[in-house]
Amino acid sequence: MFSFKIIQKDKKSKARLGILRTHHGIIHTPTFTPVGTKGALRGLSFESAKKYGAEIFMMNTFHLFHNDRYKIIEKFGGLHKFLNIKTPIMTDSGGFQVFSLGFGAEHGVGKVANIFPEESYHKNFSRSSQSHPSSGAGLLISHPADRSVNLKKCRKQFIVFGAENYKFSAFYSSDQSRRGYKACPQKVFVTKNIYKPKKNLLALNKNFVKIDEEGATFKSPLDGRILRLTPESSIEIQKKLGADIIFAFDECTSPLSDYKYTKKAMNRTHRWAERCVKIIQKSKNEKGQVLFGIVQGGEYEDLRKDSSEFISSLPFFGFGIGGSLGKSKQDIVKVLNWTIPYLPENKPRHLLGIGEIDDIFNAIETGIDLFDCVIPTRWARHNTAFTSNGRLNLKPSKYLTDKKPIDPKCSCDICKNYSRAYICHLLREKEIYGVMLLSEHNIAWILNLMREIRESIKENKFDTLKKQYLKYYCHLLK
RNA sequence: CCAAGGGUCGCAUAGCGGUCAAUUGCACGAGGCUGUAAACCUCGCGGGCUUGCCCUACGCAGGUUCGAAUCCUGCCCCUUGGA
Repeated sequence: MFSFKIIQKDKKSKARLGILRTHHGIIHTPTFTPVGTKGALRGLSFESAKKYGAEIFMMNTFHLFHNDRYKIIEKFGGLHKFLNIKTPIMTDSGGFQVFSLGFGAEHGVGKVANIFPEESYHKNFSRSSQSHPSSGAGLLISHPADRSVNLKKCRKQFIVFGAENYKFSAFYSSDQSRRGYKACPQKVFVTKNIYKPKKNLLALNKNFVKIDEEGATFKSPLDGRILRLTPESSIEIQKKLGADIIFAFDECTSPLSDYKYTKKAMNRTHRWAERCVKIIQKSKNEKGQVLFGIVQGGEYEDLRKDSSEFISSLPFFGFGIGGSLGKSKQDIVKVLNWTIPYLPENKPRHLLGIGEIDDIFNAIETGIDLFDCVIPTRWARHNTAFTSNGRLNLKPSKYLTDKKPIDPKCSCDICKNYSRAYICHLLREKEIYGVMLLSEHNIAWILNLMREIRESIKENKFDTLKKQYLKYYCHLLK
């Protein structure tokens, strides 16, 4: 019953039309998979997304695992029953969180979580006032150790990095024309300024991921619990969640990882892939789930080739393309062209986490069938809409008088019924409804784009459609 | 009229002799966001340029001091009690 069939190929590119059959329905590819990490799309219902053409949704193992929620979901009979949707679902394995929660863990961040190298320390701590001691002292910053202390209590003291043993006191030049401070051992200086560490650096400090051959250990960002995921446990959890398509547990490497580390991580991901296959073959598959393997290899041509060939050699139903896709947009196509030629033609290819408009066009052209991305819903929560003329931030007050719909060319219910002015008003007043309207529009907009893309491939006009869109999007390209 | 407490950069707060053009939150403005630690994050937010210095600023007016948002005096307002 589960099958993938290519029904048409674009004559000018590697773009293709396909039909992916699952136990919960048919998916027409290329398609976009809205992401509902914790079992909700955030801001709109699954029903609403379906109305605009969503045929599959993505959820996340890590987020349904960290609080043991998968156990509840299992008791309900799986995600479809728990969420009461009949649409196909895919679950990510948690591999991405190895990266996103523990950036560069293996070569430092995990271990360094409690230590700030001097350089990054200087870079990342700031204060709001500009004035600095005019002489005798270096950069003024609070000490990391102060972070555990009530800032209000310790606000009257500061430490000069690199001169911790000095206290500071006021000095005046003899003609009174200058005021300043100088380092003055053993005198206590009192000031009212606070040197405040940036928020996200504080957050980073609290978390880590450690990766070993067996799997990955997380310190949960939400409650500090220590969590462990392995290929086996990820698959077990995904079996309990019961999605139609599940992903192998991988390690997503960072764009900053070097060749050596990327290769090491890739080979480990390959061994993990074998274990994922093994456990799925060994256990019962009552729900008829299929497994996608994930290609890694970062932005290195030979690694991408190796990874594609290795992952292709295992009995996966389809393939996810993951990991770093390079340091710029241009690299994405390059990496895909190093990857896709080594994947079997007749199996579905899912480009993990990609969803900007130009990237979607470029990826489809290289032969990608499925996408997922948080951008439509996240941008909506961040006041930004997709339009045929590029992205549009609707928060600025100038839109309070704009009677036009979000995108005059869009045919979604939001654009049919509401003005930019109303949505701007809602966003500025922090009414949740504003975010809901934007979320629905963005999802509708991108799903409509995917439909246009499928139609264009059918009519052999994909390149025309691409040019047409990118013409208006060109100012978005970085 | 008496007593007590207050008036700080849009609003609200902190500061109570010198790192004070002044803390923090809100508001405002600009950027960012690609398998969701994300309704979030970063930056800016008196004026001027030569971007580290100048000018104007803590109710108003004086005073003390090398130096006042901070201490003193008077005035004007506000709050709460009392007559």
